[in-house]
Amino acid sequence: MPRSFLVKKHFNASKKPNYSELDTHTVIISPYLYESFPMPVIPKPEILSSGAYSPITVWTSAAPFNSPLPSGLSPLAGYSSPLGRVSPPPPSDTSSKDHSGSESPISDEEERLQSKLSDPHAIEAEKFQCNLCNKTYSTFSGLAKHKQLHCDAQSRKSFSCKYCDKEYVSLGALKMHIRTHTLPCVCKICGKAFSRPWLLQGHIRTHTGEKPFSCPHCNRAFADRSNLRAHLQTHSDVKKYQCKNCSKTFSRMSLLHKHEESGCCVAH
DNA sequence: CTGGGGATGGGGCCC
DNA sequence: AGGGCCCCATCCCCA
Repeated sequence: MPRSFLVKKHFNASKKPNYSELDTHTVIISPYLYESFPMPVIPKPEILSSGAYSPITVWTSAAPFNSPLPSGLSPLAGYSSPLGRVSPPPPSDTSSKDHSGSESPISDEEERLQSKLSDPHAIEAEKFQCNLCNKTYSTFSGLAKHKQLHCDAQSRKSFSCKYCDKEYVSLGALKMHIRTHTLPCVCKICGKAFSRPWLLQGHIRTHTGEKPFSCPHCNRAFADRSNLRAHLQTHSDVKKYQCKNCSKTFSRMSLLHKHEESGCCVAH
């Protein structure tokens, strides 16, 4: 399972925003970063060729993406992972699947009629209004049914990337993802492109040799905090990742995976 | 083969 | 809304 746990996979009502809204601009790290690291002239790399940065149309339809989600309609609400992080809705989510398009067997008018027939208070003036489409209903149950079957389901937007098949529950997440395709942050030294400025900053450290993260135990320095964290595990008697079968612990998840794949589970 | 370091990707959170 | 940072994860390489 990749880390893209916000990726929606099974919603069918994908909508795609106006790509012009998502246009990103190439980011060049300020030249002062290179002043202390003189480099010879670097030939223009392939990735910087005009072809590599030719405009690409990403979105396929002009859905009204500038309209925010209705208040109180958080696509992420209710999906919390064991780690306390937000997780995607389960693939088996049928709420959108059951409601693709206008195939509902019950029309709005029928809904209202049924509400009136089944509710003695329906005779009163219609006073329950949908805050999404402004339709009014005489009973709360009628409104609730309408929202469950129509408006709420229709508001559950998904944001699709045209570069790949990924879909996201928010435009912000999609914008972030788009950067992984456009790679707007380019290293002036070697021409390598990155999706985000801080990734580029980390890469530049590989050129400058800067290692701002030091191990308090052995004073070994690292350019990346994550690598320091992994290194700290090597100082720990009890490693973070433990084999369920033999209880052997490992400093890295990848090492545990290797261990499991090597046949521990078979041997024990 | 195993363990560890280096480099990088990517989503979330906070400001 | 966007940038910066955090955290997790993965791949590659080497001793």
